[in-house]
Amino acid sequence: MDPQSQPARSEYEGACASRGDGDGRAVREVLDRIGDKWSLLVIVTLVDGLLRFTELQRHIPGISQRMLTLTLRQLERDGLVARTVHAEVPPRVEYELTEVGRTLIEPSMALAGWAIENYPRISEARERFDANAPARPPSP
Amino acid sequence: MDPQSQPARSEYEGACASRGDGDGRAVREVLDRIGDKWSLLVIVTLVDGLLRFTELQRHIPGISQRMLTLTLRQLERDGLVARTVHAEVPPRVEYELTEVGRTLIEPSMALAGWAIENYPRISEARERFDANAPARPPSP
DNA sequence: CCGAATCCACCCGGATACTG
DNA sequence: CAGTATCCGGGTGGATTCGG
Repeated sequence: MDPQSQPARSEYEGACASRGDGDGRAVREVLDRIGDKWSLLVIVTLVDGLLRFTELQRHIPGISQRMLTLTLRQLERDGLVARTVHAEVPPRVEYELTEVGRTLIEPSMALAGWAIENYPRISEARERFDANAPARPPSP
Repeated sequence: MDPQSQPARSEYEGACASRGDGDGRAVREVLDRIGDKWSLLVIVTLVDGLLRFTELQRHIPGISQRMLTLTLRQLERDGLVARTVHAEVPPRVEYELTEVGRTLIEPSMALAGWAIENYPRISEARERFDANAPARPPSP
């Protein structure tokens, strides 16, 4: 019976399938944010207090002004980072994590911790994999 | 003393800066993997057991065969997913999480949980933000 | 059933230069 | 100091087709 009824396993269960509704979308959208090249780095850099634009840039080695600006805008838009403009000259703009932004730190750190802890194994696995299937035989 | 010594705040502290060495790279590479469009979804879908290719595809709504194949290859390469080919006809290939792969579940779930829990707030923040700065003045 | 190959659109992100 | 504007290459991922 129940010919094609989805078994016990729903779309993605556990944390993902509260009601099987638009949860995948939520995960996707959050991942699109913190999964991009700089967002997580910015968040982590803001962990212990506010910083101005240039300070932020100095603390994140490879980032360009453009990318820092864009990243900050997105984070601000999502309500994770607060932007404060001081009406002075020269201008001074400070960024800090919001309440919500701070709650993201814990899971992010957990993931970062996992990454650092398991990177050796992953790297090793890659080498093994590439050693067995390097056969990109364009050669005649 | 310590004229321009970086204060308490290192590059990215806490989990990220074990020794300030190549840890950022580890985080970046892992993020490049699970931060892509499908990897995390695949991992989470494999949480409670092995699945064959087609089942996997059915459980992840929008994914194409191409993307599923590529994602699985990467995960296999990184040693997070194991691939078992049964020499039968028609062919049967099963995928499951490895030991290491399973350790990724916890932090991933934490992040996914955060996403689902905070998505309403984020979504709301976006609307507010877009309401105040929709002024994309393309004025000629 | 599983997957590789090809073609192609899109957008992310880097470099650079210019404003207030 | 804190951005914005423009150009442009490369990677990501979708649609489709072919092969074992």
